[in-house]
Amino acid sequence: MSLRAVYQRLKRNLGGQDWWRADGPLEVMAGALLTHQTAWSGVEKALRRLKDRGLMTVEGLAAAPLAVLEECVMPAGFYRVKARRLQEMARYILHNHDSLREFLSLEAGQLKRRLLGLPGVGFETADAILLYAVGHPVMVVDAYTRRIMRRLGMALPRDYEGARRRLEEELPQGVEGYQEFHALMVELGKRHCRPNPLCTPCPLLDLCPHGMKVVGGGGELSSP
DNA sequence: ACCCAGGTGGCCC
DNA sequence: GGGCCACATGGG
Repeated sequence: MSLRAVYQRLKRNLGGQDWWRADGPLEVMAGALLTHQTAWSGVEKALRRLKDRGLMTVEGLAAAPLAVLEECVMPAGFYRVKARRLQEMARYILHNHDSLREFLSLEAGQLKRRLLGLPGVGFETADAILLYAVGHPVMVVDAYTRRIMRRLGMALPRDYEGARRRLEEELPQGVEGYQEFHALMVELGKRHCRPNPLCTPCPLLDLCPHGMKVVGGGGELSSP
C-alpha cells in the first residue's frame, strides 16, 4: 500500500481534522514550544493562563517576570525551561524585527534558519511554525509519524530533513494535505501506535509492529 | 505504581 | 553522526 493510499484511507475514515486551531501565529508558536513531550491538554491550560493574563503578545511575553510565565506554563510541564524559551523567542523578535508579522514574512528558508537559532526550537518545532503559523508547505515529522511509518514497513530516514523530504515527495503536496496528514498521524498514533509493544489493533491499517501481541482482537497476529 | 506525552539541548564518544 | 540524560506536570 502506498503512502498516498494510506493517507486517503485515513482521511476518508477519520475525516478532516481541522487541527491546531489558534487565535493567531503567536499562539501557534507558543503551543509549538509548549507541546514538547507533553500532552496537549496541559498545553491548552498553559495557553489559557497566558491569554487570561494578557501575555499572549510579543511584548507581553518579552516583558513579563519569568516567575509569572513559569506559573502560566506549569501545567504543560518542563515549566522552567519552557517559560524561558517563550521569553527568549519573544525578545528575539522584539529586538531584531519590526513586528511578528514582518518576522514571519521572511522567506521560508531564512525564517527556518532563524527559528532554529532560538533555544528550544529544533527541526520539528521550526517546521510546525512554518506549516501552522505561517502556512508554508513543509511536512512536520514527529514521533508518531515515525512510529506509524515504521510499523507500516515504510520506515523513514533517521535524519530529520531526509525524513521530511521523503514525506513531502510521497504525499499530495500542499499546505492542506500536509497539515491533514500530520494531524491524522498524531490522532491515529494516540489510539493505535504507542511505543509499548502492547497496542490496540487498528481497524484501518495493518499497524501491527514488531510481531508483538495486540490487545483486544481484530488486529492480525500474522507472524512471518 | 507504573507508562506515556504533538522535543530539545548538553554532554560524551 | 549517534546514545544517553535532564527537563516536570497530568492523565490513563
